[in-house]
Amino acid sequence: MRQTSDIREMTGYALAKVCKAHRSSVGELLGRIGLHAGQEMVLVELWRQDRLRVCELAGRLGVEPPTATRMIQRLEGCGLVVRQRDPDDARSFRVSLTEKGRSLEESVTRCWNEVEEKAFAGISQEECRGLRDLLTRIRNNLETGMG
Amino acid sequence: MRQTSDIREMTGYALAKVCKAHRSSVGELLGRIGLHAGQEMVLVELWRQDRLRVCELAGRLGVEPPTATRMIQRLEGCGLVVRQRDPDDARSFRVSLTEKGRSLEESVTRCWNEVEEKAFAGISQEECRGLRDLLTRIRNNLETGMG
DNA sequence: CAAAAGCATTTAGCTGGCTAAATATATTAT
DNA sequence: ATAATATATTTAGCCAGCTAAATGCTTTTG
Repeated sequence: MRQTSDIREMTGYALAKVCKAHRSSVGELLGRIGLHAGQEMVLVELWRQDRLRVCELAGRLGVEPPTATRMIQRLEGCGLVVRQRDPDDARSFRVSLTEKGRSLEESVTRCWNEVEEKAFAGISQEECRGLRDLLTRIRNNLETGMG
Repeated sequence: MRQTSDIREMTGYALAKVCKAHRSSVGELLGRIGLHAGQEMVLVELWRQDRLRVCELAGRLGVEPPTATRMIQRLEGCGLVVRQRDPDDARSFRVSLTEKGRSLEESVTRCWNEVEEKAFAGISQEECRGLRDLLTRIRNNLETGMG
């Protein structure tokens, strides 16, 4: 059994605390280039593949459509992305990077790398790989059978 | 070097995704007992030690004081906690659990245990312990030298 | 071909997070 | 004692998340 009466002893609790620290660290660095924590994820997806629909973006980000809509509106307000009607489906919009949005890739990656360096200092490549594998398994466990 | 040009390959990225899934899973179960994700953390701290000041609570939760203030206001609105002036310091409030707040411990713990079971299915006690150790080291890395 | 069902997006309103700034009390230094 | 500084809390306003519900277009069905 994995039952515990103290939430603070659970592995999920440790996970949540680490994640908060990570997001906070990334957020601080992103703030210097005018982004809020979470916004860079939209850019990450668009750097990989441009002209995504709002719902595709929401799916890849793992957020609900209304969340994606508002993030896109704000990123559009900052001039990082543009929305264009989909010629094949009048319901959809295609979200594309602007030159300004594309140009942020390097600095955002630098922010993430900096946090990565700090977070995993003193942790071997071996341990990191094992960790990533474990995290993948956990994520699969959590995401199967819902959403 | 740990440098990568693709954020999606970073361990921190895997961490963030797992954490989102975890919070989402916990949040779904908490919703059934009338709580939002994150609110249970306030209760966790108060179950451990009651009559904490707002700033102590913020410190233990790892959030800023204004965030703690509003969470407490809402929990007070739900009748789960009460604020009482600190007799020794007129600036401070002491936050205490109500009977209703105290009574939630069992069901909140059940929610977390349920997610724990699901998240770590097929993962040994050994692996879990190693994971917790690693997460502790990462958290220490991230939290030293800031906030 | 018209009605029904489904899908993409948005709006409204709630919550947890943040920073900056205001308020009030304590403490410390002069 | 008074002034300056520090601390505790709150307010206002921003952002990322969510759900429920509205809108408008597509597709399917009868």
